[in-house]
This record gives sequence, C-alpha cells and structure tokens, in this order.
Amino acid sequence: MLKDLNTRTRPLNVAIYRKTHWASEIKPELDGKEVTLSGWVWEIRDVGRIKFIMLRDREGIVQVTVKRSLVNDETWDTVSRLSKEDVVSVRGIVRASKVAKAGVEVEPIEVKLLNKANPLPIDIWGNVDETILDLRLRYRTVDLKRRSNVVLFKALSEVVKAMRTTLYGYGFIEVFTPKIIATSTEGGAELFPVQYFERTAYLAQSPQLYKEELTASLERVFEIGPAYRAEKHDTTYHVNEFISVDVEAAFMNYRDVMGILEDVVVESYKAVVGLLSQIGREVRVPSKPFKVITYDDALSMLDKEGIKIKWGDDVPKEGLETLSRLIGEPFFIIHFPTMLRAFYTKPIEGDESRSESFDLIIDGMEVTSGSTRIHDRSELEKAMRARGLNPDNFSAHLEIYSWGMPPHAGWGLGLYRLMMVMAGVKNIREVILFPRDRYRLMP
RNA sequence: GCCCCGGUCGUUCAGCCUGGUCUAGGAUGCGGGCCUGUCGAGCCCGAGACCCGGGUUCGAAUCCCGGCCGGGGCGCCA
Repeated sequence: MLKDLNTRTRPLNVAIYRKTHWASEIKPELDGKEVTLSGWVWEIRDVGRIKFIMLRDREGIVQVTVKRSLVNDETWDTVSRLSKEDVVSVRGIVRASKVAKAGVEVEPIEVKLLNKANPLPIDIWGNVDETILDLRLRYRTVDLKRRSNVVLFKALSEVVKAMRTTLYGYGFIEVFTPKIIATSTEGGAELFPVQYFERTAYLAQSPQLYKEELTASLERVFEIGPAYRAEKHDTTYHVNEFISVDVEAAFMNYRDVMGILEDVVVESYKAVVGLLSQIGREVRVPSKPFKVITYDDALSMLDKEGIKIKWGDDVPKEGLETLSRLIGEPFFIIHFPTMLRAFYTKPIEGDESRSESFDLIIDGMEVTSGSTRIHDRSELEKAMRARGLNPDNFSAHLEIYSWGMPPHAGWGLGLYRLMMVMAGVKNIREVILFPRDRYRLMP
C-alpha cells in the first residue's frame, strides 16, 4: 500500500485522486477492500451493458469492471465517454474473480475523469510494429508511457541507487562539481561555449580535474552528473550530453579502483535482473573477478583474427566487438600505451611507454576508462608538455599538487552505455529520456 | 566529414524493380453502431496518405536529377 500522505492537511475535494494503491498492488487477497486508484485508461473493452477499463499506472495495469446494473447514471455516463489515455480516478471495491484473467478486478463506486486525452500520435500499445525511434523521440513524453519504457527507466533509477549504495559502502562521499567551467585548454574533446555574463564559459566535458583535486581533502569521492561533448559524432552509442559516473580515490591505484568498479557493475546488474525480465530481457549477472588482458594481449588476439592494429593505436570498435565475442563476458584491457591516454595517466614504473590504465569492455562497448593518476607535480607538467599542453594554462589545477596531493586513482563510467548493454538495446538514445545529439535539441 | 540505404493514411506494413489495371491495399488507431465477462475481444459502417521542387513520358507513388528529412556503418571522441 502506498505510504499515506498527511491526512490532516488533505483537502477533502482531492481525496478522490489521492491513490491508496498502485495498480500492481491490487491482488485477490484485498477482496472486499475499498481502494482508490488513479492513472490512465490503457484500453476499454466495451461489451454493451458491461465495460472493462484497463487502468494503468507506473507500476502496472488493473481491470476495472463496470456493470450497468451496479453503478449510478453519472458513473455509467462518465465511463461511456472515456477514451484511451484519459486520466481517471476510481474509487471502488476489490473483487477476487475467477473470470478475470488476473484473478482480481475492481468494481467501481465512483469514477472521476480528471483530464481528457486526444488520440495519441504514436502507438504505445504494441498493436503495430514499433514506431521508428526518431518519431518516438519527437513524441518522447508519449513514448514513455509504453510499459517497456517505464520499466527501462525504473531500472536506470535502480542502477543509480545500487551504485550509490556500493560506493558509500566503500567510504566514498557524493560530490557535485561545476558544470560551467572557464577553461577550454585541456585539449581533446570540443566544448560547448556558453555566455557567462561578459565572458565565454564552457560546459564541462568531465569532472576529471575537480575530482582529482578533491582527493587531497575528501579522499574518496564520486559524482553522478552530466557531461557535455561538442563532438559532431553520429553513432548509436554517442550523445552530446550524457551521465558520467566518476570515482576518484586517494591512496589507491588502478587495481584497487578496478575492484571497486567490478562491484559497482555487478551490483548494477543485480539491481536490474528482475525488472528487465519483465520486458523479456534476461540478463546474466557477471561474476567477479572480471577477466583482465593487457593491451599487448588484445593486439595479439586480434592479430590472430586478422585485425591488425599498430602498437600505439587505439583498439577500434570492430576490435572491441571481436574481443567481446572471444571472451564472452565483461573484461578489462589494461596497460594502454601511455601516449594513448590523457596526460594525468600514470606510466608504469620501469616501462614508461605503458600506463597503469584500464578500460572495461562489455559487449564490445567501452563502458569505463580509468587509471592511476600522476600525483607528482613536475611529472604531471612533463606529461602535459609531452602532449602539447601548456602547464601555465592549468595553474589553478596544479596548485594543489604542491600542497599535499596524495597518490590517487579513479575511473569514469558512462551510465547510459552500461544501461544500454544491460538492456540489450541497439541505440543509446533508447535509455535516455530526452537525448541530446548532433541534430536533436528538442524535446 | 566519408560510404551505403530509405521517405506511402495518426501509426505500421504492402505497392515501386517490370510506368497505365492505384478511384493507392491490409493491420492498428480514430468517429459512429450492435453486443452483460472482455482479457490479441468480435461484427457492421465511415473518415484518413504517395516529403518538396524540377525533368522524362500520351501517362509517374513507380524512372532520372536536386533539396530537405531520416536510418545503418565508419570516422571524430584529454
């Protein structure tokens, strides 16, 4: 039963739509009990003197059976004029039933129409082959009414909850870093400029530098927040605004944070198994520890498969897919060439051309990147120069490296990428409420 | 940015290759009607579409060119 609101402040005239139960909670055991359900008309089956309203809410669908002989004229009239997606509130008695397929139905005492709905622009009932994604995104608020979408976004919420719980368990605290930043000098990805009073600022592409700085005081931090990339990419797994799960920990190295990542990923899988099975997606929770191969291993494995990659080049999408096919479960690639990674990545001592870095690959998808970071200021400045970056442009960031910067490591995980591989969807936009891509700024 | 593919009722699928028989078909949704146990409800009636521009032709949904929009693959992505 839904947690009751404060009844002392509840105005009587709205009591009719303050629901007492989710649709999914209406079970035969409630037989004879009065309930109030509020939601949307999913479907109406009109058989003349008896009408069946399938009432949908976020949690499920319940049948409201309206018999002409058992309701007053006003209720019958209201029910007769209902159409799909009308918003209604039903006060009635639960009846365990042998004829109803679900074994239970609600016999209404009162039906209140809260808002009329026009015919929908797209099909949400599965009566026709699925509408193309572009059109579904244009009418996204309608598309989200589909059961599969409700389940998908409940699952996404469960994933975030599981991640937070796991990370708190390791002593991390959640932080929030600015999304409006001053610098565009970090190199790499293009940034979105924004007007910031009389100056130009930029949308943050990553909390990377901030989270590293925070290890000098808060030690173990994580942030789940948006990141912006102004890249004009056009693929099924890139968008220009995404949610990044960023973790950074003092006094740890890449192996330590890989272990934490394994836990976060496994707990995420556990959190969605039940939900995703409701929409026909059976996921297998991966077992720990994940398989680990080195970058050099990856190259020789791919070489045997006829995919030639020059040492020092990144593993292309095709290569990741091939490796996933060979390994068959989530796996780490470690020890990437140092120059392939960002300036803050710590090289391996005694093998400086390789780094203490890793990627987590699931189903050919790069879900996470991480590494041990350089914590020595002069080494960091050297690494910047090696990549053509001017340390002077990072003076604000570099300060803390002179004032007690601990050794640290961390990773960044693409939340939607993880969700997409867990849900088995082909396009990342499926798991984003309102995706932002090269051509889509609305809705 | 490159390569390939596509655009038909609100939605979805056919028709296009091989131009006329298309007054453009089916399903679903929508409007109306019938039915007191539907649960993929059923039956009857009705409204509803060839992306835009140009060309070829006696004739274009169909062939050609351009535009716009979309899909897939790749690239880019500290």
